[in-house]
Amino acid sequence: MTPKQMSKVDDELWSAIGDPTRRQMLDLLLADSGGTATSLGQQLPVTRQAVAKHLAVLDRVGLVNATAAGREKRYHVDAAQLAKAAAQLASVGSAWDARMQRIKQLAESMQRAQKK
Amino acid sequence: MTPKQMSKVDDELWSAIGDPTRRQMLDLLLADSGGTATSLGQQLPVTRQAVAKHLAVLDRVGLVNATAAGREKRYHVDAAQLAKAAAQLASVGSAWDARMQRIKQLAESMQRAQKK
DNA sequence: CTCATGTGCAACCTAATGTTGCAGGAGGAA
DNA sequence: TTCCTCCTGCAACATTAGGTTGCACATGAG
Repeated sequence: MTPKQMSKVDDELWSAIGDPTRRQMLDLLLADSGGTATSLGQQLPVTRQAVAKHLAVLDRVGLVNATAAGREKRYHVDAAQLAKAAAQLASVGSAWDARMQRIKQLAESMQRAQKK
Repeated sequence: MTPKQMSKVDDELWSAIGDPTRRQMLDLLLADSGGTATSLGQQLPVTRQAVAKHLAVLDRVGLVNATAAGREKRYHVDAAQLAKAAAQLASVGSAWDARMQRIKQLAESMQRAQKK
């Protein structure tokens, strides 16, 4: 079992959710879907243009979908892709936990051997 | 309940584990503790100096500890801090899951109301 | 039609990541 | 000790991501 190798898309997915501003944007879009670059920019400490760039990144990795509505462009979270991202977070976290658990057990067994 | 606000240290912890090279380094150090900047650099697609910079970042947020051993400097993972980082990953992931779950349920209840 | 508002594009700034190059310090061999 | 090797640390530089300002364009409201 070697789940060490992540594909390129997965790596891009991770870097997409690695940015704190983008995570905040996802939170906002989850709370109130259909936000635009302008509406999100008003709720964030960055300009509309910065938000637009982040939306482009999130769109490229499929975490959000754009819907043209007249002169404005509404964005919605793609639940499936976000679930995939959440799974990656959980995967990495539990991999670390498992590794630490093994190390802890190894240390204990060495201690037992020492005692004997 | 508004666990939205993360402290500054927590945010730095996130950005520390946000970098793919640093996550790889943590994996390597978990697999074989006591690695040096040079030994890690040989196992990674970056130079020793780049690794040293990453180690400085990880050291600053407390994810690793340095141990001077003669002319070389061995690094070890701080299990407590890594566990904290893993908990943050899990927290964000489950928050998303919960949010999506609520949206899904809302959609279903609206559908039921429509049908009636 | 006119005007306000949302969007898109380009230039620029700063910080992070990575590189090359070089100086210094600790261990081992003659 | 002296010399040589290897690991570390620091500085200068290139590249890219995140952010800002400024401007041109399009579309809906009046």
